[in-house]
Amino acid sequence: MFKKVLVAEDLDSISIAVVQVLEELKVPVIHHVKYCDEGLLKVKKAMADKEPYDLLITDLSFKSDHRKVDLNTGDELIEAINKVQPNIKKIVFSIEDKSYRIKTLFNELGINAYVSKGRNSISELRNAIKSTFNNEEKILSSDLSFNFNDKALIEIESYDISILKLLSQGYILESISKEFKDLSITPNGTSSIEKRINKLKIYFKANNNVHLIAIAKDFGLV
Amino acid sequence: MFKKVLVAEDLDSISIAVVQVLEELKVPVIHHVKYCDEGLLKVKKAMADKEPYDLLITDLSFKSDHRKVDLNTGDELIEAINKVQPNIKKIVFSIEDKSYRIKTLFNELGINAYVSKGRNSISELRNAIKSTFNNEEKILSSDLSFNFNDKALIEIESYDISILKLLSQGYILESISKEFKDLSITPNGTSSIEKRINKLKIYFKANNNVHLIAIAKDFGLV
DNA sequence: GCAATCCTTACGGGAAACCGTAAAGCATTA
DNA sequence: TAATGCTTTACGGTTTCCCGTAAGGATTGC
Repeated sequence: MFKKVLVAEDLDSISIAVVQVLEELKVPVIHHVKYCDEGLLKVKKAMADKEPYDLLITDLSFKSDHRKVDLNTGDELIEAINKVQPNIKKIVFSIEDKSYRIKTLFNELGINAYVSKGRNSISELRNAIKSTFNNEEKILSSDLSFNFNDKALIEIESYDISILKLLSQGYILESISKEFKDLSITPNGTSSIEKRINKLKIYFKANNNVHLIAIAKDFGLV
Repeated sequence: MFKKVLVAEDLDSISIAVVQVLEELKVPVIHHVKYCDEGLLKVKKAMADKEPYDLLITDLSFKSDHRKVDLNTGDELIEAINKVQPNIKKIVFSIEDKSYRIKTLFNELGINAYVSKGRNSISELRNAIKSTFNNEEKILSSDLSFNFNDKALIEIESYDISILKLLSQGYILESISKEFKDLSITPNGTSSIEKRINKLKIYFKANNNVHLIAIAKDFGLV
């Protein structure tokens, strides 16, 4: 079993259960941080001390409070850790259940397992830890089981996200076009942007822009 | 201390910690449900058996799964329980931190305490349980402490929420007007609804409807 | 009972979204 | 170089939104 595990989870009510699972599994060294920044520090320190962690279990969303932080989300934490210790095993434990988000985690951040917080997630987590230790790949908790090869959601790329972000900030088409020109993002004609929005509306079955943004918010895309 | 407590929480990772707190506090009977419907059933049964619960601790949001349910949220559960056992003490334990939402819980559903899930929420929860037992009123976990008398968000009433809901579902002005007429909600002229949306846009500093809905989503109003 | 006031609704003009079509730009291929 | 196909952009008409003004109707106060 893993020898040294780092848990990044802000909610104390949840971290208690996660730590319990690790204790059950006889993990000798279990560290727990409530802020992403702390997590990165601990990983760096452990590397420097030649006693690196062999597993990270992290949440995705962290509450913001008075404290000023560099890393706001689990995604950012993983990205930062990948730069200093890319070989660390990574399990994400989050309430998020949107396939778009989760696929990105596997494909772009190289996580080993994703466990969705739910009614039986503790045993799912336990299994995921074991499977990860046995070098299984792309482990997904059973309530999710969507098709990894489904192209549909993958096709929504950062370009679309940029449009949705600006729309949600009250930009009109022309302003988005201008912003894209300033940032050298192409295509940037109002017409092209309009067309792209149209595709998104068809894809998400949205009646109009207002509806589209409401859906995007629900999906956690913006 | 309380003699019989019901916990409604779908995430197993969290309910473990909540039950632990109750055990620490020497509560002799602790029941736990993962669905709101079950919660209501248990309360009714306990009433019929003349052994009613004296405290309910509930989450607000519950994941939906294959199971068909009548009550989808903690709000709905509390509302239903209030009809059969209005005197039961009620603590809400949720991640929600929007003042509008929380005020509504105190003012319209008569909850006794609100504890926001966070980095030290377990001790907050422990304190809230004690305070509730001592008949203190309107207990709020310390990280929230907003002003209860702040009129600002209170002024947004259910009429506004209805408009925002329909907007977020892709309704155009005329459809909203029609819907309101069907439901006998007044005012229902397109012009009045338009004016009301305008007020909301001014209040939330939104540039247009798209922006407004994005903000409303962020505030948890819809 | 009447005026003042507020709330609701109607109307109209201009802006932006919505939606289809056509032209221009650009790469690939022969 | 020319033909072809794809992407991007331009354009125009219709709908909806946006915003100001004003008419109609109910309520309040005197």
